[in-house]
Amino acid sequence: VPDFAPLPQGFYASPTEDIARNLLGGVLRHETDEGFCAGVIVETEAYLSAGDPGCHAARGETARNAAMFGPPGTAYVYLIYGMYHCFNVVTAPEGVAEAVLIRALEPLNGLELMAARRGAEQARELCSGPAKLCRALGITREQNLADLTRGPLRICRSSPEPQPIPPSRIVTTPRIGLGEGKGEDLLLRYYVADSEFVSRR
DNA sequence: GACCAGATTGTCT
DNA sequence: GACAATCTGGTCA
Repeated sequence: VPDFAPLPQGFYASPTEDIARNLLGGVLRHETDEGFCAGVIVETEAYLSAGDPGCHAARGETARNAAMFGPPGTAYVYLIYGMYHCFNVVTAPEGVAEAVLIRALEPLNGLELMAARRGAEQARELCSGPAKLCRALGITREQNLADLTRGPLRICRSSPEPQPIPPSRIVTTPRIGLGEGKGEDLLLRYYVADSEFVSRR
């Protein structure tokens, strides 16, 4: 079980779109009393505070989106469609509501536990979607506001000397699942070009 | 593989 | 009361 350094506070000081790209290749890991699971981040989406009607904070702060206004490097987890969760990394300085949605992981550790939680067999199916990966890693609203630089839910480098994913291997597309007028044309989705584990192409 | 209906509930207007 | 940054299982090909 690898245990490389958590991404430090400073990692989250960049512009949100850069963070969304730089998170590709990082490792999201979660330790619970059920066990340990981890996966390599292969797909992300940026949600911005300006000119982005698709952002949950586009109409100001509410009880649900309060985490987005908090400090960068923390978790924003919300319930969607009454039965699924989505996990975001809060970015931008405190008071500025931006975040990166983690949309897919390449399973790395705890595949058996993921499979049990998901009721799926194929590694490719375990974490290939924002709600799938939350189910697989046991992420719920209990993890809302969690500090991702320490603690049981955190984001780490994938190796002691991490190689960033080169721009040539990153595909940029519009975001998934946004209705009309919600910024559906903005190119704020990023995924690793040759990964088998993304939610869709 | 593409397309579609249905699930299910917290949140905001 | 409408809707939501989704997923699953069905049909038809």
